[in-house]
Amino acid sequence: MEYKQIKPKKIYEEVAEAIFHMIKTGVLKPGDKLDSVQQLAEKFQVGRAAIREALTALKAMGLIELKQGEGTYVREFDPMMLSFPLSIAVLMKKEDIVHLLEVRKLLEAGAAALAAMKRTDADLQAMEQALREMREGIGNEELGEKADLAFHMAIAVASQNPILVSLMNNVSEMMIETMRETRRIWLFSKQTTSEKLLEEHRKIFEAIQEKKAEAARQRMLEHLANVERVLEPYIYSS
Amino acid sequence: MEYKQIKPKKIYEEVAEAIFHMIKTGVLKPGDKLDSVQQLAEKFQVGRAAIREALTALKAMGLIELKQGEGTYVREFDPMMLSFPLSIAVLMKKEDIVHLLEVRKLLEAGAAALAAMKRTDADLQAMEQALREMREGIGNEELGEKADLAFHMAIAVASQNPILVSLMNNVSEMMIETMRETRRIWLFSKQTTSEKLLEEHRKIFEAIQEKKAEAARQRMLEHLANVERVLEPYIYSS
DNA sequence: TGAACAAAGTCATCTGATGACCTGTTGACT
DNA sequence: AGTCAACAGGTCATCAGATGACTTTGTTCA
Repeated sequence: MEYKQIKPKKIYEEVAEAIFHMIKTGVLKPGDKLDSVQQLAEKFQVGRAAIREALTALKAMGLIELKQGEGTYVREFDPMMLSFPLSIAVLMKKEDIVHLLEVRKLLEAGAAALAAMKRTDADLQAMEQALREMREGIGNEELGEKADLAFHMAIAVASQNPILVSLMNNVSEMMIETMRETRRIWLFSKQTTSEKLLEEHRKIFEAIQEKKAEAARQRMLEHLANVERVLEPYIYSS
Repeated sequence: MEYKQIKPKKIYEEVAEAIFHMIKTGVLKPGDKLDSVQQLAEKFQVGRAAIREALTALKAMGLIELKQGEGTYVREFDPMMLSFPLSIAVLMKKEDIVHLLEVRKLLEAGAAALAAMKRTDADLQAMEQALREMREGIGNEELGEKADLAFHMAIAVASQNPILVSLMNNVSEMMIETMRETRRIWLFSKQTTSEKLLEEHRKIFEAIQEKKAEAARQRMLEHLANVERVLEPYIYSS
């Protein structure tokens, strides 16, 4: 027998919802200062602790900002800020990496295609810079890795889509986090083939430069397939 | 001479971090019960309020669960749960919709391709069911809309990638939320062309059924391009 | 004028008290 | 034996008062 679950809402949840609703409906705009905890407690007719917990939750959601000695402010909304609770990355299991890689392929391939259509000259320069650093960083794990990431992010930026940028940021972060242990293996394997990877990057760059969307997409996919091949032994091992 | 310890971090943040770290390193596993607020306060040598705020924050991040009268538990990690703070959807501006649509195209196209490769028979049945409902729902806004969404989600599920599913869920939610006002226009426009849309869906379905990944991708892209065309006047209006 | 100081406002934190709620146990009633 | 009301213990939820820390701003004094 199924009975409808009744769950009395906690006060701080109601308060949080109320404030959230005010932000949502524009009663409170980004930058606005909220009433003091004291005042809010009086207005809502609840204790200050309840208010604080509500504010803490909203802060954890990134909606407001608490400044000691100053007050509470509604945060400016930045679509770039779009992010998963980074928390989860850590809790990811090996099986999830495979899925994460798939998603990454989708995003990066799409980003490359979009970049080919929309890239500005400044974007190209950023990519070239990353390529240069990569070339110089051959043999240097740390440097090479950074340049690699910079190149991929430059492509994301060139797509002119902030949401895509933030998504890729998150996916990258999660992968780095989840594969922290693999890092050594990965870097080592990569080093042995860094010339090849550099060449792949260069080809992607050229496609974007020449505004060949489909080519950029394909080359990115090939590149990621190669990267995956390097990681494969590890991912499917345990 | 004693100098005051500068602590840029609030106590409850430190506590939250400490507990987070314990979860991350596996000291606390999903399902585990934490010590009572009382005990934690003693162990960390801080007030109970600080503990509560830390727990509230962690709860907002979806990491733990507070059960009144029972205790605090580490939540089971579900990659499906992967989600943005849905909050942001509401704060999205018109310009962001364009970016959101782009991302949606990437995800759905990728999902369609993956689905073509990995779909099970059960997945196909779910899609067929959605198509049936769509056919029956022609002329009925509410029904048609639901079936439409069901079809797209069935494809996502068929990709066998939970992360992708959750991403698409989020993107869909955001779009629905952001375009709530447009809903009427959208539904109306759609109704006039619902036969055509149904046909597009059917073609996507066939490609997936026949395991033709690239075809599925292309048809999905075309489909979304058409949808976009319907929305275009509104999106770029204001 | 300008630098040190004082005051007010606000968040951060602690503490003790009280209420609400869940679980398990006990014991009486059927 | 089975049922269930009542109770006890543990725990979260919430309140209220007090204190500390920090920021801003106004005020005093050299």
